[in-house]
Amino acid sequence: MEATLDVPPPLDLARTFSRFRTWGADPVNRLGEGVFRRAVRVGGGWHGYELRWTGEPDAPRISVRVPGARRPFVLAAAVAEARRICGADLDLAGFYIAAKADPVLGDLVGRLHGLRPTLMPEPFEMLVGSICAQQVNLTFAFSLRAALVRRFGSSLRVGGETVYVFPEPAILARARVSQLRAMKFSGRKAEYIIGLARSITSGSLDLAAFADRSNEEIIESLTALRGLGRWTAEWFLARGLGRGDVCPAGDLAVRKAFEHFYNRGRGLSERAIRRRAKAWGPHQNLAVHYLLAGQRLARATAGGGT
DNA sequence: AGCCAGGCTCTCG
DNA sequence: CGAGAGCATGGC
Repeated sequence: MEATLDVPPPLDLARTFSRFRTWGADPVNRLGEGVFRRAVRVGGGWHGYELRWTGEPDAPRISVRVPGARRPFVLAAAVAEARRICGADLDLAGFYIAAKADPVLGDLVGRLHGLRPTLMPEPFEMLVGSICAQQVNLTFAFSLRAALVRRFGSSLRVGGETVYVFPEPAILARARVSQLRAMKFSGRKAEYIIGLARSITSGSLDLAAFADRSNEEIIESLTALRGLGRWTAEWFLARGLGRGDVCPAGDLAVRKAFEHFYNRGRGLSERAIRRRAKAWGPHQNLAVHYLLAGQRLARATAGGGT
């Protein structure tokens, strides 16, 4: 079955999806030329789907195909997930208007026209990915995550490619620290991941219930768990739930981006960053994504190499 | 060779 | 409380 994905322009999918290859391959989110493949949860099972795009950012044509599906609700689930991955429901137009008041953002929205954050539809996957990324460089974080997925996740075939399903909490709840240590996880990361999986399988943590809770309530619930701090919780709000009024100001790359664009490369406190971000109100999440992408843009042109 | 990576916990003062 | 050590590995 197949459907077209209706997203308010602009949407530059090549740029939006580039994060799935910038730091290495991602066996769960498989990016090809003009095509993205992933598996969506429907009831108790998983269905692989393909998202294809053509056209310019101001008039993108996007299709979602679920090979072998025969029931409409399976296609509907894939379409709904694809919309999240594209960041379709974020208020890009509102952000672009607000950005005009800020010279830095005003410039970046021109150079990154159509960029949207990719919202991660599976909360457990998002949190484990964040634990992988704590403290280490992102290339290494991606390799850790990929190894975890290949070892504990199941796989299916979509359009001639293998797509992995991120390991379920029930699987990782039974994993051993020693197994993860052998895969180059630190003992801490291994404990955090297994502990998180167990708090989900035991029922003490209900990630699905977060949808209608406030940012502060969610931060409080997540940081009560061992291994999840404010950084992880704020990225979860931003990239997992798509909350607009969030700025992960403690993030090293975010801090460097703020220092680069707003303080001539000189140091800025986390407080100062939060203060500035707060003025962007509901557009903080998008602003942060544009600053990070802008920083990568600057590095790519200046560095020449990496 | 040594320092840094898109943190977090634990321990001290 | 706030500061500081320890974690563990890969890349430059």
